[in-house]
Amino acid sequence: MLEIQRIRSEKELIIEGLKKRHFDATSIIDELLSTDEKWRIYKTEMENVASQMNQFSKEIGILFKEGKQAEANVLKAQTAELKTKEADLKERVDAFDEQITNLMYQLPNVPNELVKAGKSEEDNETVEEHGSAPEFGFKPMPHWEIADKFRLIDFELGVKITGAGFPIYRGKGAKLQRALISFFLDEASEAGYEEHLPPHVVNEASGFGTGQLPDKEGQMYYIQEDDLYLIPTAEVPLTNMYRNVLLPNEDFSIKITGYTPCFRREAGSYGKDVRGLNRLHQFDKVEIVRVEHPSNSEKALNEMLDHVKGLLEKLGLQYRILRLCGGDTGFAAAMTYDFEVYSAAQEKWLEVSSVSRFDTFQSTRLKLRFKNADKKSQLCHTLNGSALALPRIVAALLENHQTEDGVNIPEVLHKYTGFKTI
RNA sequence: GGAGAAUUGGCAGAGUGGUCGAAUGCACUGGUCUUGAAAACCAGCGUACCGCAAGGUACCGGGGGUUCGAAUCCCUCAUUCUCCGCCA
Repeated sequence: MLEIQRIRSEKELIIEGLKKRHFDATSIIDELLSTDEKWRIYKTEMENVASQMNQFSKEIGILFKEGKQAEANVLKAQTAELKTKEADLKERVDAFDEQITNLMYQLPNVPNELVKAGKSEEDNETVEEHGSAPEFGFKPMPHWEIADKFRLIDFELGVKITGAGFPIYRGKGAKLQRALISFFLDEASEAGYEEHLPPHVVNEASGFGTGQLPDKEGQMYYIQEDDLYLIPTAEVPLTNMYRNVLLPNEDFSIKITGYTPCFRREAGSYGKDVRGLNRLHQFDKVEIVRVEHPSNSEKALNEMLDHVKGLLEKLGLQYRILRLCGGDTGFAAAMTYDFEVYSAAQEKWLEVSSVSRFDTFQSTRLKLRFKNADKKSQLCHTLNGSALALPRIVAALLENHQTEDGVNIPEVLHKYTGFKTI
């Protein structure tokens, strides 16, 4: 959510910025500002009435104490009138309030100055590319065939017990999964991120805090009986730990990590894009999250990018980094870098990480602030990134490191897997 | 799941219908004193919104209600604790 103060003072800049998303904010902002103006007028009026009522109440109390019943009753009668007036004003103020909130929820974050205008993924810029595609002396298999051949992942069995998009990993497939999680968590710990194991379901307030609600409601699994949501990413519980938090000073840099399964309904997805591990309803991911002083968030973002690069290099995967264009940048993000690994057998790029800075967009909703040098509370910046999401990493590892009779496991994983080849 | 008790400022803890945004203590900040420190003393010390300001409004777990007036009474939800039941 953007800050209303910012919309009041930087209207034009915001409208200009949002154009990079091909989002025309003019009418929303105009309506917002005029509603905000009315809200303030009525609110001031309401508070004046409330103030007078409070005054009368005090006087009535004093009169009663002095035994002046008659005079007190006169004042009581007068208050009744004010009360109706106040109730009426409150109703209007509340209505404006709700209208403002609804409008605010419609405004996405303003893209960072580095972000180029663009409509879709075709306009994303490739900023870096590392490694090269492996050479095979044979026709490489797609990962679902490898998984089948070596009994690593059973997609059909998952369908039987749950449904499509819920594969069962087994044998070396399951162990590889566990190895990757441990490897990613250890790497994150080494980089200074404190490990957490958060709940995998969250309440509604948390969904709003990080911005999944209200705009992505249909993407989350919802448990009606308890009014809880299955998390689509560890970002939700991890970042919401800092909901309604006021950090005592400006000397902070919070780095946290956690592994969770992620649940996504992915309604409407079908076809070859969802083949194998390419898109699942449940998958594993290690997330890194940071809460930073505004002046440090650029540095933090770069550190996160370096961290993810390191992981991919240690796994020996060819990858590229894209800076998403305005139109492809998520609703809440100011800037997002996607990491994609090359899938040798599918001959396409697979997204394995998304690293974003949100500036104050999440902290506004979260009410996540710190005391600055002037003892004023100021909004923190939040960032997060996948480090990493497993399924497509597994797909790329199987495909890119396959040999004629098996798969080579990258050396960094040996101590976790206990085997070097599949 | 059943029964009971509780929820007040950073912490502890008063307050059961009126001038209470809330006593007191601790913690914290500034000052006096001191060679320095401690102690003592003085002062300050929650958050948010509106306003140039003066000031105003709201907040005593959340929401709703009664009343001229609610931290205080009522309803409801949540959480915590105790006991019982169930259980990995």
